[in-house]
Formats: sequence, C-alpha cells, structure tokens
Amino acid sequence: MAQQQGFLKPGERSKKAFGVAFEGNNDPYVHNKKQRTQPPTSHQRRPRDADRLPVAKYRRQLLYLVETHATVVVLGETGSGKTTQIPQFLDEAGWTEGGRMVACTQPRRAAAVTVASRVAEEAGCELGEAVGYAVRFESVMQQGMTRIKFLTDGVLLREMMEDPLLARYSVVMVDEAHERSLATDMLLGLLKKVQRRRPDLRLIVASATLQAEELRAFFDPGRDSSVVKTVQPGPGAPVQRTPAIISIEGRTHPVEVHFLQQPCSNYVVASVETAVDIHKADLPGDILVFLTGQQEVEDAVRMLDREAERLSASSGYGSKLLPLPLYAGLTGTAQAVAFSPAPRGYRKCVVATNIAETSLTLEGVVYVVDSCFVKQRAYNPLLGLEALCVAPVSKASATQRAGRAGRVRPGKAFRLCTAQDFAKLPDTTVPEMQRAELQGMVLQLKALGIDNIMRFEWLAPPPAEAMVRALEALAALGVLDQDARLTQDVGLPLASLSLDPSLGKALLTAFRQSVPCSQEMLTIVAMLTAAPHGPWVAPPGVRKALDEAKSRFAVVEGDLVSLLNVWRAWQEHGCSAQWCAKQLLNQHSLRKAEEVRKQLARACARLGLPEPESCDGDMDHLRKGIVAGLFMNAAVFESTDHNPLAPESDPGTHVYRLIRPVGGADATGVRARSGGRDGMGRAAPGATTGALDAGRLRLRIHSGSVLARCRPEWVVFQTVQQSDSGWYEMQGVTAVQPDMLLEVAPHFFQKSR
DNA sequence: GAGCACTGC
Repeated sequence: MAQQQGFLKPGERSKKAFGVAFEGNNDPYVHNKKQRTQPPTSHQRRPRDADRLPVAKYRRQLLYLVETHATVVVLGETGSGKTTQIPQFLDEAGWTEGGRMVACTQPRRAAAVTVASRVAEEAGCELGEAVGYAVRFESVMQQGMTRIKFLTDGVLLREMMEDPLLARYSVVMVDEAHERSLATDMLLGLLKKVQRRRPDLRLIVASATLQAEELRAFFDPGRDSSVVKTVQPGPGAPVQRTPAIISIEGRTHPVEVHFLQQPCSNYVVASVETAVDIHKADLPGDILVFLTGQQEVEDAVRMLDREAERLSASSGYGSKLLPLPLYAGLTGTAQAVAFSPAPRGYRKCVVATNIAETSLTLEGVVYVVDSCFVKQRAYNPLLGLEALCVAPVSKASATQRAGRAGRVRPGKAFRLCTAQDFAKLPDTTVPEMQRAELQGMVLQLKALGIDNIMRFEWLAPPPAEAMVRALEALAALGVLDQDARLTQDVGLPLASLSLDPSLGKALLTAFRQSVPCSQEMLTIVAMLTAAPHGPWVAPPGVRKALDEAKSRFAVVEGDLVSLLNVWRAWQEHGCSAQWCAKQLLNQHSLRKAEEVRKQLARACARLGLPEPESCDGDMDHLRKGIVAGLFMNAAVFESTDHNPLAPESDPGTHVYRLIRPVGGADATGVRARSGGRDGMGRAAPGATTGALDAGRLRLRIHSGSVLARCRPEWVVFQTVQQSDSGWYEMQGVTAVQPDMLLEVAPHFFQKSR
C-alpha cells in the first residue's frame, strides 16, 4: 500500500524531472460503484453463464416495457450483456413469430459479425440460421429462417430504400447510440418517422451514457395531437408512445481516476513519464496510452524504448517494459502484435490512437494513461473544407477510455490534465452530424423520400450552412433539380450506388461520355472508396522507400490516375501478398478495392449502364470523367512563395487558388459563375454569391501527392485538409486543362472577360 | 515535406 501511495502521489519525485505529478484521488470516480466479483470475461461467452449477466435480472421488466412502450431506451454499461441478450429475450418472448425479425444495429462491421457469432453459439445454432448478420459484402442469413439479425446501421439504411417501413422487422434495436455516428443519427430520425406509420414496430435504443433523457424527449410525441398515443397490439396492454427508460449496470471493475496536480506542457512526454512511473511501481497489468496521431505514437514508443532499455540495464524490476504502437496505418500483422499477450517477463505498454477507444479492445489492460486529446475531423461549411484538428476529448470519451482499465480487474486511469481543466471539458462529443460534410447523407435521405430535409426531425440538427452547402453541391452535380428533387438521369442512379456523390458522378460520366472509360473509373473509384488515404502502408522509418514505391506508379496526370497503375501492377503480379509487401502496399486495401469494384460493377449493370469499357490510354477522357465529379474542387496555380531564409536551392511553395463561385472577373481566363447552377442552367436552390471569398484561400499540393514537386497550372482535387502550419493542402490531385472545366461543367465555369 | 476513427443490398 505504501508503494501504491508513493505511486499515486509521485509529485515529489517526478515533478522536477518531467513536470508531471498526479493528485491522489480522495473521491475516485468509479465506473460501477457496485463492485462485483465475477468470472473472467472469457467465461461470459459460455451459454450457461448468460444467466449471470446483469441484464438477466431485468429480463421480465425489459420484456414488459417492450410490450407496452413503442420505444425503450436502455442505458447499459459495458459488460451488461445488453447486446447479446436482449435480442434473444425478444426472440424467446415471441417477437420473431410470423416470420418477422429482430434487428440489432452496430456502428461497426466487426462488432456486427462477432456479436452475431457469439449469439449463435449461445443459441446453439449455426451462424446464418436462427441468428445471422448483414454487413457490406457479406450477408450470412437465410430468409424465412433467420430470426435475429445483427447489421451495421449503414446496411439498415440501405435496406430502407427497398423496405421503407422495415416491414420484415418487429423490433429494431439501435445499439451504441451514444457514439452518434452519422448513420445512427439518420437512422434514429427515420425510425421516429416509421413509428408513426407502424405502431406495432418496437424500438430499443441502447446507449452507454447519460443521454437517456435526450433520447426519451426525442422519441416522445408529447402533446403532438396528430399522433395516436396508444394502439392495441392485439391482446395486452395499450402501447405507450412516451419512451420508457431502463438502466442496467455493467460488469466491469471500478477504475480509480487521477488527475495532474499542475497542467503539463507536453502530453507526449508526460504520458511517457507516467507509463514509466506505473512500470516502476511494479504492479502487474498492461498499460494503455491514448495519444492523438501516428507521429505522437511513434515518438512516445521511441522514448519508451529508451526508458525500457535504461530500466532493464539498471535492473531491479520484475518485468521488462514492452512498448507497442497501435494505429490504423499499421499493417494487420503489426497491429496483431499489440493484441498478442506480452511474452513472459514483459509488461505491454500499448500506445494507441483513438482506435483503442471504441473499435478495438485490448485484453489485460489495468492502467490507462489518457492525454485527454483526440484528433478529429472538423468541417468548415463556409469554405467547404475540412481539417484534422487536435481537440480536447469530451468527458464521455474520457470515461470510455478510462473504462478500458477495468475489464479484467480494478484499474487506474491517469488523465494528463488537472481536475479543474477536466471539469471544463464538454460532456459529450459533438455528433458527427454537426461536424461532417453532408452530401452523401442528403442524397440518401432524398432517396428515402425525405423531401423537406430542412424540416426533418433530427436528434441533433446539422448546421444550416452545411446543409445549404450540401444542397448546392448536389445541385451543381446535377443530382438535384431546381425543386431540390432527385433527377432521373443522375440523382436516382447515384442514390443506389454506395459512393460519395462526386465519385458517383465521375463514374456515371465515365460510362456515358463519348469515349467511355468506365473500366478505368471503376478501378479509381473503388480504390478511393476502399482506401481514401491511398493503398500504402505507413509504418515509420520507410518514408524514403515509400516515396520511391509511390514514384514507381506515378504518372503526370496525378494521384487518381496513378492509382490505376497500382491496380494494374497488382493484377499483373497475381495479387501477390509478397509483391504488396515489397511495394509497401497495403494488401488489405487492394483486396477491399477489388470487392468494392465488383459490387459497383454489379450495381452499374443493374442500373442499365452499358458494359464497362476501357478508354485504352485516352487520358484526356479519363480526366474529363474525373473533372465531372470534382469540378467544384478546382484550383489554379498563382505564385511561388520563397522563404527568404531558405537556401537558394529551395524551390519554394507553389501556391494555388480555389476557383469557386465568388463573382468578379479573373485574370486566369476561367472563372466560376457566380451562383451555383443545376445541370439545366437554372439557378440552384440556395445558391450564394460573394458571401465567402474562397477565391482568396491559399492552397498547396499535399506533400504526399505525386504532383507535390510538379507545378501543374490547373488541378482538381479530392479533399483539402488544413495542416498544422495552417496551409490548406490538396490531396488526390489531378492535373487538368482549363478547357476540360469549361466543357464538363459549363454551368459552373465561364471564360472570363 | 507528411496519415483520428468508422461505414455503404
């Protein structure tokens, strides 16, 4: 205990060295105040243990509430068993009689698949019989036989296009609603609508955090007199439209949370020191450190490696520290290392990005070190550009991270901020709906028959500017007409392709233009969809080799056309794994691209598009197809900035300027028309002019682009991200001719003068 | 001169 005390209050010892000191926590935040002694998690999966899950006690109450309420909000902590048990309760209680199914949605594919197989095992059936799942590319179920179906929320949205009232389901359980993904929020809004037309449908919204009241209020028809408050579901009690809330405790262990006594100036250094302190205290259990990005993770691992070496040299400690990185850019095998148990005599210290907060679970973690920062996407609807920003986490997010310490036994979490600063953090993360680009979402809602998107009932309404921006962009693409309805020629076909609208437009155009290049565009679009940041692996220390590998496939037309070479070379080498490794290509990305490509080709055939054709090296027509989708992201070279302090050999920074509707003449020869217009030359709904001076925005080509060292006069790009240095950097760049812009998007551009 | 995390019949 003395040792522990010393560890909890290391201030005297480590304050000087690292400026990191923690407050002992007199009133520790405990995740589950009811401490439980239960068998380890691996036993939970065994069928007979299901009865011992916390949710088992609530079975009768839960079934009663589902019977009598249209919507039940289930507040359930990690380990409560809600995901695996509730669908089985419903099945046993007769909710799957008459051929109807119970659906349980998950935000992630992996979760849908693994939960389904666990439930199938518990139910004693083969996966795909009574219990099945559906995720993109993979549906393991049998019509008429499967009663419980786990699916991603994205798949359920797709299903609604064929079956808007979800007639095949008696109950829909939306799990992990607290994550507030774009698809989850869309689904909740749509389900509320469906409920009005299907009073017999039951909704269960499962959430891990304190948003129960918000959810109840959302699904409560309240005083709305147009809604029938009760209906008879056959025999039994009348159905309450006002949602019920039920709370189920979890089966995790308490986690003591500690804060810094003083703010730290460098959380990477502080996290390393904290991990080392934990290790020195020599209590058993793995350490999990949360940082924001790949670079930070690699820096921390390097520092920890040095510390580990020093410590093992000075000896005296029972085990050696084994620092391991974990982030999405690692190859599968490198990720697997972080998951495998530490060898005898070692203690793992996994340094991870946000990937470990929700997506992946590490066994054996007892200590969590939380930088309390996260890197997240932020969208600026006024400029139509996004940035990756390092931002403080929300309290809910920090709670989730801390909870990772309590899965095997009581744990500790060390937050690298003071308790005072922590109190100032937002309670919950801003829903994706309010910080994302919305074109795809709007297209999908339109396809589901939601005409008045502005009046749609949202759990969290998207910013009006983002909505207007999305409507304008869809109008410019020809997806929406002047009444903001889906167009026959573009909108309807695009809605059935699971693609970003701009990529979908490029693909449609590739099929339809005078010299088709649909084979090539299928490949490019599939590659971009499967691996938005490129098919390359990104472990550290291979930067130079990676540049060389990229340049082997690079062409002057730019990044998108270069992807074509990667694909062709991969095919020519028999899709070999060794070849991928040698070229620093991520095999997984290429295989996924292959699946996307097949699926897209099938979808195009269903739409009645012609057989895919190749343009046989006609790069101009290929680029025209690309421009048809990306013309709104056009930029022109302006000037080269020279840093007066840089050596004379320094090429300087090539600065580009966006060509967007801003009005005014332009010396470059082409300018955007003021006011977006639809494909028929009519003013697009909500088109704005001059309000934002995107034309003044200074862009440069991202250094990872194959065109980074070239200086093409005109380009279109796929995305822009703001760098740490404040530059807006274009990614997925294609060099174009100004004539192409005028020819492909005459409604958007005009010759100046 | 450089990559948070997901998803799509």
